[in-house]
Amino acid sequence: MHAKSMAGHVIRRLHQISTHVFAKHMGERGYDITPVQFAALDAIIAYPGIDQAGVAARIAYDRATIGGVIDRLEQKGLVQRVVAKHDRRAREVRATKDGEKLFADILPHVRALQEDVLQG
Amino acid sequence: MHAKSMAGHVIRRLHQISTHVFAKHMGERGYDITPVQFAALDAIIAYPGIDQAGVAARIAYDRATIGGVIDRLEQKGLVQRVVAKHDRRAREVRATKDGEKLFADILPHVRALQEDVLQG
DNA sequence: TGAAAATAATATTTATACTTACTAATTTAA
DNA sequence: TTAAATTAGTAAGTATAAATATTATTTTCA
Repeated sequence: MHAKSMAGHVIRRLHQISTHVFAKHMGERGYDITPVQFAALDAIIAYPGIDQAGVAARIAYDRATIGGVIDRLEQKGLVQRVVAKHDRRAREVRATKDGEKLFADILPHVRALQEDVLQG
Repeated sequence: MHAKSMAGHVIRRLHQISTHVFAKHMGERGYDITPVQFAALDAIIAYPGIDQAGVAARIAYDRATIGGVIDRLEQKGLVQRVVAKHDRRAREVRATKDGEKLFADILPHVRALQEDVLQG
């Protein structure tokens, strides 16, 4: 049995195809957002004021990775970070108007994409 | 519908769990190899003298990523690279004795792992 | 044959992804 | 109540993963 036929390999290929289809779809429509950034934005919009650890737990990432993802969302002006009053270690994250607009714009595309991904 | 329930997210989680199970299993047994390095080593052993582009095509990666993977396999002394006589652009890659031994040692573990991964 | 196209590998840049270590702040418990 | 444990975020290091550009070489074709 070669690696090709192994579960891990098949799963990796699926993941590869899935992210590629997402990137292609978004790129063609002029949206600059990755699957992980979309997932994080989704969690932030669903729970305004959630902290980074909360986002990480919600979409199953470690804190370090989410820190970078939110850095990039902030650089694009899609979210804002504010030190939490009740706990100065934490940063409350909220979507900006631009972030909410982008999310609303791409949500239908992402939904339509489900079929494409499952096709692959 | 939230990102959580989307195909891409589920696939990403699967991939995450699969690589985690692999890393944990290998780490516990004292083997220093990642899933991708294993897949590359498998292709190299199956096709001794294959070039990097061949490895990339065989396990569905781009050449740039495979270059790094083979760098690390070479650093660990598991494979060797030689400039191909028939085409000086290409590097023929072969497993060393250590590479063959490691592959033979871990193959049964990887096979056993299939069940664990599918469990997750 | 000799210029153009194609190919193999590398380098650079961007984005995940995880581990370990660190700092700052908060909670817990003796 | 204060020392110990925990928690939030960041930093550094390693490993994918892909896009783009560059270099060296080979192939093709006019």
